[in-house]
Amino acid sequence: MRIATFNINGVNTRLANLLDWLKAEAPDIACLQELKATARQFPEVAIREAGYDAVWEGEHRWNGVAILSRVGAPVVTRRSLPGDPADRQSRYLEAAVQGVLVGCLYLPNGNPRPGPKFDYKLAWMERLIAHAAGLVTVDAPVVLCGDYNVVPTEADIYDSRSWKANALLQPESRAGFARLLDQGWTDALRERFPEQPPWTFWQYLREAWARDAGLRIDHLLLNPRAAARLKDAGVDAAVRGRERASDHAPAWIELADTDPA
DNA sequence: ATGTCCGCACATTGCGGA
Repeated sequence: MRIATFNINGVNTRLANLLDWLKAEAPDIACLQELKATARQFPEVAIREAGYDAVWEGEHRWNGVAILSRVGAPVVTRRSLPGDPADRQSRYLEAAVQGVLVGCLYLPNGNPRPGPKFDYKLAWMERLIAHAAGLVTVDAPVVLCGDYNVVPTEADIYDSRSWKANALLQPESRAGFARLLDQGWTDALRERFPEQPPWTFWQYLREAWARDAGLRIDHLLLNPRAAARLKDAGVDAAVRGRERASDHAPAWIELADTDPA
């Protein structure tokens, strides 16, 4: 089973890119972030015609997350992250598909820093850590994937000099991600490429794609039951080079159908 | 500080968010 995560940066703006990728790579499950569409604007019909059932959580202009599946309709288990009923931003969606629990998340960017946006990012991370503590021990495969907006280590960015003040690299952001891993989650791309993990994001500015000036901020975290099934992981980087591409590329894992004996 | 991209609104440019 292949599970992918893709910050689409506008599901309607990039619909042709999305459909091309779904057709070419045919992930069994695809988590999308930054839909930038209300629930009504979500392109349900085009996605169904591409062979996918979908569940989604929309929002006007910003954020928005979806889970697509071509191996059975996702059964929603959560539509928001617990811990703050006043938080109306659509950044978390969780569903069961084919015996796998999938959490699709869009962690706040947090810029500019310092300020309320960075505070919100850290508060959101705390809520994620609290919720993930309950998921890591689930006696079934759990995959927490999405745009974490965190560059975990210096190996996860082309050159950090011009990013020093950015919320994606701050010690607090990295500490939060490390605390998640300490719960027992496996960072799949890091596991697959321990020396040099691939980038998942190239900003639009300064010809970052052409220079391969990338960052790794999209992550697939696996609980022990999912990690035991990990066969492969990668990034569909070529997607970033297409016309009118998202600034992110899809990242994916391949899980064995059953636990190893 | 800058750069790029996009959709929306006090709309035919400016702005926020990334």
